[in-house]
Amino acid sequence: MSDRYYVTTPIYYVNDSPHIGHAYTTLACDALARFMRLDGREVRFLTGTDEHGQKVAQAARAHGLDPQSFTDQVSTRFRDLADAWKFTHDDFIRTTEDRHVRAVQALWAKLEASGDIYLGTYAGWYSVRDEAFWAENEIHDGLAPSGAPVEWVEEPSYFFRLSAWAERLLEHYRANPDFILPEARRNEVVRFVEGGLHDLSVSRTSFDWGIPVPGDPDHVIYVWLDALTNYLSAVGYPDTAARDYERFWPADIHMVGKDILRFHAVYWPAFLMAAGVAPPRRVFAHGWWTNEGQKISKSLGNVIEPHELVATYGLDQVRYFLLREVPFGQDGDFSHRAMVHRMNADLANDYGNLAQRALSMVHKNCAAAVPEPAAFDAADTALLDAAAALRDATRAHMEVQAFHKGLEAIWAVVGDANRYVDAQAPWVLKKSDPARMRTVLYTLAETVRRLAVVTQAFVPDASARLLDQLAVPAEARLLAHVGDPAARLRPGTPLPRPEGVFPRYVEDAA
RNA sequence: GGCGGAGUAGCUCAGCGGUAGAGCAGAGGAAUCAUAAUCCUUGGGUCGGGGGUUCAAAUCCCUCCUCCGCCA
Repeated sequence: MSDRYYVTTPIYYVNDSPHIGHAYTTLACDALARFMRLDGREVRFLTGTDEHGQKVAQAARAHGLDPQSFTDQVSTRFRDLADAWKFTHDDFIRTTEDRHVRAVQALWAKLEASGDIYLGTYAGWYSVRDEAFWAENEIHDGLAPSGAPVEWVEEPSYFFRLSAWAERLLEHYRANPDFILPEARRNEVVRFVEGGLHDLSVSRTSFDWGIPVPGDPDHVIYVWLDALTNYLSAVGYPDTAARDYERFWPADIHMVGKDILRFHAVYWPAFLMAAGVAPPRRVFAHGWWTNEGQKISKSLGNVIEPHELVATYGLDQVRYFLLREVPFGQDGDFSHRAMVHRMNADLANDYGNLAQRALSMVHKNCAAAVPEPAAFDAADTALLDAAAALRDATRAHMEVQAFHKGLEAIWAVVGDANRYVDAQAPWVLKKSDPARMRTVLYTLAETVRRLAVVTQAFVPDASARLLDQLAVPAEARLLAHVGDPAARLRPGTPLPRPEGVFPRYVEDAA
């Protein structure tokens, strides 16, 4: 395991309005990034915006702006989303930045030099709305499968020799079984490539809002070659001796929605191999959300707005729900009922209330300080050990993006702790055996400390508040401190009055 | 149309050759430290239908039905 971790979101198309899909993808990356940092790794977490293309140019014109001013404006919506959700990206790249333009042109030059790019003629149906070419047999009644209008386009175009890479791609999939996850998606991609690949048109002459082809400025580099390269631009490519490049490339994971898996798992590694650059270690395709059982679409008007979601339920609550509700990789359904159930049952009742009941008893019965434990018995040790084991358990799950399993493992210990409280009944010990009560309460407080450390990647704000309530110093909140004897709560440490960190959601009595 | 995945308790799903499981919901009870939170007890469901292999099949094979995904 490397001590570094490079995780990327796709760059988001500036013409889109940020919606739950964008938030979800970035959230998954954020949880990974936070977790890896907790685990002591040096993390680079990249997100950004995709700003070129004919549609953007048209939208800019419609707003009476030049494309650059327009994208300057709309790309902020994605920064705002990232701020509102407190994402911890280290870099935000835009495809209109110089560093990106340089990288794309350099990559192009490499591909040209290796003979993987040639000039030909593109003739076919093109849809501006989809930014895609469609085959003759895909066009029905003059419309693309998406329903978008198409136009006949015939123009000189550079092509990438993708057809020559099928066998090497398959070899790469074979040699790296975890390159594409989940497995079902991997199989789809493998079958797709086994079916043979066509060369890919990678330049256009009919518009100019893009990166010019080096040495042939009539051509603009086509959208995917441009966009995908952002992952490389952000770490300094083409300067392969750059500190960031050396440290972070190849990326550990490109997180993508299932709709753009092919570009990331087929085109991108082919581009990279052709250019002599190592492919990323993994492409993970996650699923989509439906809203109350309904497919989400603009025309249905049931788009889930990320800011509203957080305003209604709270950021940690939404994070928890999205990461816990569904096995990561599969589609999921967002419903008010399920959301409220998760936040109340798992967060408020199980975890929040566990912390609250434990810390309240400490506060009232131990002079508002960490109690001095006597010898631990088997029950105490079992609970403490179960909590300590969460470091390895969550690490194993996060290594394969199984957020739901990580959370499940943590909540199993939350359950253990609640059972422990009832079995030990410290409120009874208070009269019968105060020394034993202090041991029990110490065990509980220490368990909450361990839980709060491991939940930081998932519910960061609440976890931080719990650790504050336990007076855990900022520098002692790493995964390494979970079972570290030296990091245990120190008896006598004064503690603030505990406060609930997960309010329950109460329906309006409307 | 081709390929693949899935159909198991009211719901979401795990199990994938050896007497049917978890969480949630529902029912009953205990406790009262705590955000009326917690804990305990309670699961006879033809494991989609039919056929076959086997001492033994949710679990392997065949076939049919339904749903989903990728490709055409």
